[in-house]
Amino acid sequence: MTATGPTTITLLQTHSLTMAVQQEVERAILAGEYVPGSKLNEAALALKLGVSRGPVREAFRMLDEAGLVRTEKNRGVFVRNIPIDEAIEIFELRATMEELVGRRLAAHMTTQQQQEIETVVHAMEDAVKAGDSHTYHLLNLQFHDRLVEMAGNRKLATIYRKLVKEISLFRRLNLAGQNVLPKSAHAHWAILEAIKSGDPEVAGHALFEHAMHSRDRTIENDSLRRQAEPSAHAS
Amino acid sequence: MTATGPTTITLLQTHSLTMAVQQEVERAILAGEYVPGSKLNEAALALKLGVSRGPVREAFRMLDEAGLVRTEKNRGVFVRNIPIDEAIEIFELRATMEELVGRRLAAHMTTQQQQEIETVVHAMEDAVKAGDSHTYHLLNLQFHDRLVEMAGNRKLATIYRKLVKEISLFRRLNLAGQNVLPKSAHAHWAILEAIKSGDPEVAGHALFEHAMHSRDRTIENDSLRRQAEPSAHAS
DNA sequence: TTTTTGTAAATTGTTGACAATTCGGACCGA
DNA sequence: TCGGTCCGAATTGTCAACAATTTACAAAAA
Repeated sequence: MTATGPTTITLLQTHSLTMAVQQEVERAILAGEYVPGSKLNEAALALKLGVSRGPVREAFRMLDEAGLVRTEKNRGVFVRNIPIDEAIEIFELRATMEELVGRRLAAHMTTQQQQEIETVVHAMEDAVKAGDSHTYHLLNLQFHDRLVEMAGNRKLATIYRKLVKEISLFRRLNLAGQNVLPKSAHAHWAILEAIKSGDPEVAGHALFEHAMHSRDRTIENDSLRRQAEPSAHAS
Repeated sequence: MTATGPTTITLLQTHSLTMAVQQEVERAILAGEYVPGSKLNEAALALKLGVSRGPVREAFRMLDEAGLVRTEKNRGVFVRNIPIDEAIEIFELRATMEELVGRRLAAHMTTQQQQEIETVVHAMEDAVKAGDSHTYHLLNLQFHDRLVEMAGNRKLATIYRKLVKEISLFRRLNLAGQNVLPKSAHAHWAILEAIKSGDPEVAGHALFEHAMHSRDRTIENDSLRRQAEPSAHAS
């Protein structure tokens, strides 16, 4: 028996089967392994993960409350498919939360934190030059997630992350929009500058408008895609 | 068999035992029947509600995800006790959301909706005159809930309500703060006027400041109470 | 007295079985 | 061919039993 240290102990203390299933299914959903709208079979999942149906059902209840799946009584649970209306609502809500982030960071952000963000933006520029849209996408997520974290309001960070997860279920987002690279990371430099200005309203406005811009891009993408392929879209 | 209409059918179609347990436990928690920090016994609850432990456990997972209870592996679930730090965070987040409400209502609120809100504020004035703090409290909740609903962003409304539920778990709020009646409903008339002005920033600012004011009152209440009774407070 | 250790009871974690409902397709009649 | 209805299979809802862990408490050691 090798000395794996407190890692193993902590793991066993905190991770029940339910938690493990919840994390795994959430990961799979966010990774796109289950397409929005598709059905999640209790018994099949339990078999695949090597557990009984109990923990799977408990995990389903958590994912339902988190908005990642939808439960229909006696019919099962389905990966949620966010309609465009709700996606827009989430974008606007997120924009307001980012505004709060900007206000707080303008007042409290340290130079060390600024440097960390600069590193991320530099990496984003590199990704743009290399034409690596996947890396750019991840860095973009990281940029905003770090800012939200630095805002120092844990509840804000928690809900922000839930919104990001939910919005990733908006079908048309993953299909095409993600692959269009911006020409530069200019917008993110501008956000950082706005924060550095120290003016809460300036910084808040910068982040708000940035988020609303991505809302507009999403709406645009959706209407374009809707013209090309007029098909179904449920909740 | 009397014709209870579609009510009964819908009830059976949507209400699994899990849902029923979840609603009942949530109601009991918010009604203060379970004190924050107290333990919820699976078997005892199952017996009391006349179901087996399965649905109770599933309901627990939902309440945990909603932030109303906290689960410790192999130890059980406990009614969450929001610490003052988190309460402040929630207040500030809620303030930002109310700001969004104000902005949207300034642009879209109908005169019919305005009249409905006026009715509520009039009732608040009556409650003040009658010295009925309980009714005033309920009307105050209704005032804000209706505004949030009218803002026309369902996701915003959903999360706002979750925050309100969570914040009601902040112990010291229910104990004393709730019973001090304001001298008038003036602040709420001012909010309505700000919305009527049609200026999104004016309306947003009014609602933001109103929410931040209740944050300040909470902090004040807490520090006063903390002087009188220096005891424990866990998460 | 204080601390530690060991054992039984209580509680939670997990599982498999049974009941209730829905789904899919064969069969039938128009 | 179309529509309905009947049955069996598949799936979900619920329950009770068992396993693992924690808790409570008594006895022993310091």
